[in-house]
Amino acid sequence: MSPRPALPVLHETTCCSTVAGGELQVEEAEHLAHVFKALGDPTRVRLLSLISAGREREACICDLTEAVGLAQPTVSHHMKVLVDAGLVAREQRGRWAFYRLVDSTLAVLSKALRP
Amino acid sequence: MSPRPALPVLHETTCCSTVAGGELQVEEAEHLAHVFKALGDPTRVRLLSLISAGREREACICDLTEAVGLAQPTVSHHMKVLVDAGLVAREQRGRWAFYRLVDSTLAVLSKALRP
DNA sequence: CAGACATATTGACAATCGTCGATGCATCGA
DNA sequence: TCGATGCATCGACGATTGTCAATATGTCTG
Repeated sequence: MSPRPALPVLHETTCCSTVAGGELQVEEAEHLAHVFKALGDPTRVRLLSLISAGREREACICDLTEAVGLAQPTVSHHMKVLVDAGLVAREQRGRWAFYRLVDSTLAVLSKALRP
Repeated sequence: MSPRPALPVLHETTCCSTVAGGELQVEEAEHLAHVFKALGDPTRVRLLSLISAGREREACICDLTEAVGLAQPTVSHHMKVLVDAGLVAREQRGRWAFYRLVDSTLAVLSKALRP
């Protein structure tokens, strides 16, 4: 449906934006807010932590569905939000869809919040 | 309305939680998501950056209202969301309400996102 | 005290969100 | 090839959100 880049990378114009380090351009703020919004749901935060706690730091939908106790379509929806935000990468292996964190995105956010 | 602590500090149970560093407890995830949700709006991200760019790293509602081009009640609403999340501290000086960033909250978030 | 000023609160509205059941689409094993 | 399995999409629902105009609250000035 919505075209997504093969590698979910932040735009160059927002590669160095920082929340606490001065005035942001409107586009930079919109991009940061889009990623933060994906983090603004407790289930999605848990999903990220479950992925990072999984074997090989990855997890499939079946593992995640059982862990968070929500319906499978709901978990799929949350994973799509995380992928669209560039926080997580999806890889199909046979019948399973495996997800892993995108460390570069986390690093950009972490830097943007540094006081 | 909602009782707020004088100093908006993160709970001790969530002081060291990290998104990418293993499984989070449900309460930790809820707290992190609450703060991230406050960051999940482009206007609020801009407000934070405007505060950090202001003189003495603070700003009043009047400055912010002019800068973001929204109605004054809307800006007041956004500032309340940021205060409730512990991202911003409010101080009344005369007729003006001054806001500044809460560096400790930003530091906790930054650390929680470190890959 | 009266008026001006800065901000907060209220009430309303459309838009978005989180959730689920039902269903569709691949992929694997027999 | 057929059934089972894992996941995505669709459609629907109540709940929440961002926004504003109107109004209330509090503070200074004359």
